[in-house]
Amino acid sequence: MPAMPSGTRARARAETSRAILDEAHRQLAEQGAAALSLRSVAREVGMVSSAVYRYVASRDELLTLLIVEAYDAVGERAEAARDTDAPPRDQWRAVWRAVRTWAREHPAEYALIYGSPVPGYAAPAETIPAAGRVGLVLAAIVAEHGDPGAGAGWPEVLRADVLPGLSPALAVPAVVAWTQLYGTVGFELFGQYENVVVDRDAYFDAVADAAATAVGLP
Amino acid sequence: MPAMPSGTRARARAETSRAILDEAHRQLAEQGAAALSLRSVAREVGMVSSAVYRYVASRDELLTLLIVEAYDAVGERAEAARDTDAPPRDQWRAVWRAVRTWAREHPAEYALIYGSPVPGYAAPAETIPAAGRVGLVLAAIVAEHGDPGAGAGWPEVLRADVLPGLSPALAVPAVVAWTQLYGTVGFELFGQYENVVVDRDAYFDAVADAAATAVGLP
DNA sequence: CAGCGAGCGAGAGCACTGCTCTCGCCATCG
DNA sequence: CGATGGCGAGAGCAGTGCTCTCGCTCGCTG
Repeated sequence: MPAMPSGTRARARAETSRAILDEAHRQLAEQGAAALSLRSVAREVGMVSSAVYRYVASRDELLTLLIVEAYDAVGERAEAARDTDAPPRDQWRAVWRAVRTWAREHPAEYALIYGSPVPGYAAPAETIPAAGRVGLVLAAIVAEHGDPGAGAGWPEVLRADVLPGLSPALAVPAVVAWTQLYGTVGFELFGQYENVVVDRDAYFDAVADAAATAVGLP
Repeated sequence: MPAMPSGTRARARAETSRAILDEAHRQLAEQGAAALSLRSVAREVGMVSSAVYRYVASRDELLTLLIVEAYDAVGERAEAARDTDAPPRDQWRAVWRAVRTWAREHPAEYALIYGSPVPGYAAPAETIPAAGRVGLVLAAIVAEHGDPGAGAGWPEVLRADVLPGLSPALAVPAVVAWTQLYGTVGFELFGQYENVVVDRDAYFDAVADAAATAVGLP
């Protein structure tokens, strides 16, 4: 094989890491977080279980990595869905729909990040930035096009610096809308709307629209 | 011991069942659903693990029993919190607060019923009636005091017979409010509001109030 | 260029899990 | 009174997370 001054080792390591993550991803998608087993990941990747521990400190750390990837995936989708040239309400609806679509495509990942904390909970610090991406997209739309008058009547209960560029009046309804997005998607995904909501698409769009009104989108 | 024509056996069985359920409850509350182990329940109750299977078919069935109990517990709280003589908005707020309070007191139970489905999901049929109780309390308040005019603008996307006595126009915003209640409680409980919402009490009350307005409560 | 250390994979092992099956005891019903 | 069926105990299987030790070998350093 051609000379490889250094890097050989590092590259092999990166490849193995990737293979482990990919296989973990596959198992998560297929059987859910509870069924994800480090041993079976190892088996599938073609090594013995103890070797995996060279790459991942514990099963929990593996889950943390998957959580970050999931947050990034849905955040990326949300960012991509926003067409800044479109009318504000269309932007808003597109982002909402993107999150819902992603969630329906990746129910296990969605459950992992927005369902109950898996083992003993306590989301590690490294997940925080990734977790905020969708919220920031929504906040940006509100900041640019929201009518601050719509924020009247809400108390000021937020940390001042969370949503930069957003008028304090609109920050609270924005957080409410953000909550509503995930609450609605979660209820649909986890079966709470079974035998209740028939036309889920129309229902979802209606909720999105009401939220848009609440944050003062024209 | 005094004669016990029959019943002895049945009573012993009921007591053992109760002991198992109580211990399972305890473990759920202390360490969460993931850490609940049939073997350790057995150990604590003072029998061998295989004997527990005389009472409970599987770990999943145990979890199902706990789910039903949790639904009933929160439903009961919600029902008790409603004072039908109070002004509608006070009734509404009291029910919302009752759910939130229960959730904060029993985070593991809340996660069990409203978080991601634990193993391979699929909530068993026997949980359905218990699951509806809180929703029915909210629906009753809306049915009695909601202004149907507030329901204008929502599409009709629900099953017709889900919320008996509720005008179709108000049914959709009622479902939205129900979703919002659990979304808000869940976000608070699972740490999504960390570093975002400072005054959680005021925030929650404000959301409840906005929801009351949305369903046309005076 | 030779050699040493660090990274790595394999294997064995511990403590634990869910679940099954078999065995004996004993209360209950006929 | 005697048969039956419910029940608890024990052993056992397959699987899990995680640890520790052992050699190999790659690749940096003297």
